[in-house]
Amino acid sequence: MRNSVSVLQEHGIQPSAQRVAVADYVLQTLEHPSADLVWNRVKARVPYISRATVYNTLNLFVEKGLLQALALAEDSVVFDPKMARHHHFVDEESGTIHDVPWDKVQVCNIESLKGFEIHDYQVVMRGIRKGARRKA
Amino acid sequence: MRNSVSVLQEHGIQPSAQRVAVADYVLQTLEHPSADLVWNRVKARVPYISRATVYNTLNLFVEKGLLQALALAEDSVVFDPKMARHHHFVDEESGTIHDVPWDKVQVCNIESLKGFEIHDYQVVMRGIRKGARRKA
DNA sequence: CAACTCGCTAGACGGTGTCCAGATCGCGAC
DNA sequence: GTCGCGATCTGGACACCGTCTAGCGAGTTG
Repeated sequence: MRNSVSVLQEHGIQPSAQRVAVADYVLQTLEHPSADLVWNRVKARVPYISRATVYNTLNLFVEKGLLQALALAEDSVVFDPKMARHHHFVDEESGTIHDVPWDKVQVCNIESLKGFEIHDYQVVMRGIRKGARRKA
Repeated sequence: MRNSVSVLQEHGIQPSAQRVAVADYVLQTLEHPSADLVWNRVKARVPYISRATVYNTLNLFVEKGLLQALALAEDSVVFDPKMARHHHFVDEESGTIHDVPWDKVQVCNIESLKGFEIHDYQVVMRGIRKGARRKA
């Protein structure tokens, strides 16, 4: 993992202790955490951090292009540090979200859609992860 | 969608006055309303309906296959009476959601994904609607 | 009529996300 | 060092979304 401090500075963010603590966790996680989960994970290492700071920090990271905010689950927004284009699979049983590499699925004819200026798109899949239990 | 009463009955739902009032609006709308918007729309015609009833009714409709619940916007779940497969375009300025016909866009190789049992999928696009001189 | 079922109502409740006033921190100037 | 100031953090209040529950009323059955 790269030094969180320099990553923040490269994006024009003052690297305070709280921001670095949030970055250390959220920039390398794969678990697509909600804001409150981020709070809990960070509190384990920095117990004095407040909820409002975590929310503010996450919004700042999204604004500065360090994170994506995803509205896939019904209950809450989750965060994804993978900024390269990719798709998402949502496990309907557990709610777990998995990244699907961009080149595993192709989307065709999307350029020919009239009347829409498309800035971004992705395929959202829902179903059940196979082998999630029996295979380690 | 003229006779809401028969539609409800065909899906095994007792057609109470409140349920018919909700159905009359939500089964023919294109505006992808949130639950609270449904409440306001229906209240305009049936002022005595309660919020809990609208929420219960919407969930019942989803359960019985009359509606889809979509988690596309960041703030709340919205409902869509179009049950045929289709894609969605989200206007980043207004938050408006537009349906995109299934055959306008093709998704390839999705069947060959290993490790996932895919029950459903769609393409979610974000951008700006062209030629829409909005500001409702 | 009583007892039962079903749907509706109003309000309480828990969770998520934002906002605000005040405290604190970091840092340059003196 | 310490003064001052803007940036940051804190804890709590707040608003909103969605669910739950107790109670009420209408219809049905015996």
